[in-house]
Amino acid sequence: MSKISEAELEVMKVLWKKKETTSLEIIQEVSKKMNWNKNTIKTLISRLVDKEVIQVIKDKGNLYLYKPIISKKEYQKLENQNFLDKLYNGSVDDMLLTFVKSNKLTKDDLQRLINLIDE
Amino acid sequence: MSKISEAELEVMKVLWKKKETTSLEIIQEVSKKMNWNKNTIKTLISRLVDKEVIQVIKDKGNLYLYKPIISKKEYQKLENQNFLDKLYNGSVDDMLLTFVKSNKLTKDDLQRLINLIDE
DNA sequence: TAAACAAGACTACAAACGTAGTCTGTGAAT
DNA sequence: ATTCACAGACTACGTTTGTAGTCTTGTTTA
Repeated sequence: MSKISEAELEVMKVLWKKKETTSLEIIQEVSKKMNWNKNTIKTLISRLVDKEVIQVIKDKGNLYLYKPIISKKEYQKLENQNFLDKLYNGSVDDMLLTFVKSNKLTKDDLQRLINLIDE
Repeated sequence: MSKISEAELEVMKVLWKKKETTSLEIIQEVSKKMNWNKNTIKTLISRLVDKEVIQVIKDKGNLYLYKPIISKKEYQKLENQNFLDKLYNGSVDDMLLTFVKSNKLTKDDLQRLINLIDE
């Protein structure tokens, strides 16, 4: 799968939330966070279509619906692995240690997660 | 700090390991993993200098020593945060859950980490 | 039916990036 | 002293990205 750029990711976030929607709604949603021109967002949508990470469904006239081809979970999984490989040589342990050392992760967090797994 | 690109990161990894070294050694080390032209690696070094993430120390004649300005730990810390914000809205918990669900992280890993923290 | 509006298509352009070639100057070898 | 090899500087060029303007065409409305 081609890489999703940082700006394009903002569009994907909307798509993942809405499942399937119009460009208008994408523009409205993205605009809540980003101060981008409409055309900028339209360009991002087109590029995502070209990259085949979203799909276009004909609606009526020149209206289309857009829908993610890759799910958020899948994407996160891919990116988790990339991140791990890129900075920690693939070692989850090393990564977690860094989180702990920078106080982004505490014993309580870990304990809570363990309990969650037990269920 | 300016962003370190993926290719540039390969140079940084050598720098972080060697602490301070010559372009020759950087080229040799990077070449163990990447099949890049010498000039490509030299370009990456220059760009890192421009970005002020590595420092140049005059050695003799036209020889220089290169040395990281940002440490690996610092960089990892920054990237951890970016990663979290980018994909998990800043929530470590969400991220860990995804790791667990894709079997990249087990209860044992977590338990081991807790023990480690206790020491 | 003509005008206005909006969606999607197409075009644009600078900065960053991946990748590498050429020029210049200096220390080493003959 | 001349030549050689290599380090660093400078140049190059296609692609991706961020960012947005213009064109075309179908839809709505007066």
